[in-house]
Amino acid sequence: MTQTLDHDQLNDDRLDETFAALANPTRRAILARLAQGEANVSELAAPFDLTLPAISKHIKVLEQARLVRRTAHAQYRPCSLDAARLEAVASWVDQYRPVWEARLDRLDEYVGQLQPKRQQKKGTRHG
Amino acid sequence: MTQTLDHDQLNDDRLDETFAALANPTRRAILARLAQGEANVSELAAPFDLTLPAISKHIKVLEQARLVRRTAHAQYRPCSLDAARLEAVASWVDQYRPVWEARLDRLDEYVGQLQPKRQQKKGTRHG
DNA sequence: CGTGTAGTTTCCAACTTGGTTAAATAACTG
DNA sequence: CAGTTATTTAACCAAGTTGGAAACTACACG
Repeated sequence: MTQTLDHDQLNDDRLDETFAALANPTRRAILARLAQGEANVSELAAPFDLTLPAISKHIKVLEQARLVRRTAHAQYRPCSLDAARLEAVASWVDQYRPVWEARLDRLDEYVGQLQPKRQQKKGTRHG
Repeated sequence: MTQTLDHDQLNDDRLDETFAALANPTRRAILARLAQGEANVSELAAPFDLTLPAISKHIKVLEQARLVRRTAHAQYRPCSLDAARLEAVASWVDQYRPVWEARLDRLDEYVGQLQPKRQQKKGTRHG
């Protein structure tokens, strides 16, 4: 019966930290920037109307949530994306895929009823 | 150049709220429960060592984040999952899929080097 | 050595969160 | 109507977050 949501398997005790880190537009923007490649703190700070300490703290949050990794070259602390945690988020949300696919199927059916000629995209079920 | 991360297109001004709502294990457990079907507040509260008002507030947070929908039958307020926001989360994180697939590809290559006989699972790329 | 550059830490105010208990509301039941 | 059940609101509290300013650390360059 729990076929659709095998919770134990995908349980991840760091999701609190991860989601909390993602619950901030500045931090998500930093991640988006880092998806294009490494950047140091001042570079990351540039687009924002925030002080450097503020950005530094945001990066610290991302680092503790393991969403970014850092190295050190001279006085620079280049940051890079650590994809593993994002993958964990994807896994978590993927548990719910059947739920929204069901929703889309119902929409499909509805559309199918409106225009009975249209072929209903059935059989794309999850498992 | 922004081919991998088309941010504007997937920009979603409710992600703050959504991620914040997800950044709590009680609330994620409530969602997991609701994935099995509708439940009212007391039913949702049962598994937890929390007072009813505490659960009520959690549900309110989920509702405001539009992760759950509610109706009203008599004095019951049955809740159900609203998949749309979860889909938004999936879309957001999917932007980053190329990043972690790149990571997995490097791992693939590495494994491929260790055991050259092993067939590399290539070509399962996203787009 | 002193100066500039890159970044962090500390301290503080304002606000939010997550929980409690107690009281209020709302709907059914006899 | 009075009582019971389901849930919310109110009042409160401790702890956490987000930001700024100021002070500090760390490195390089001359």
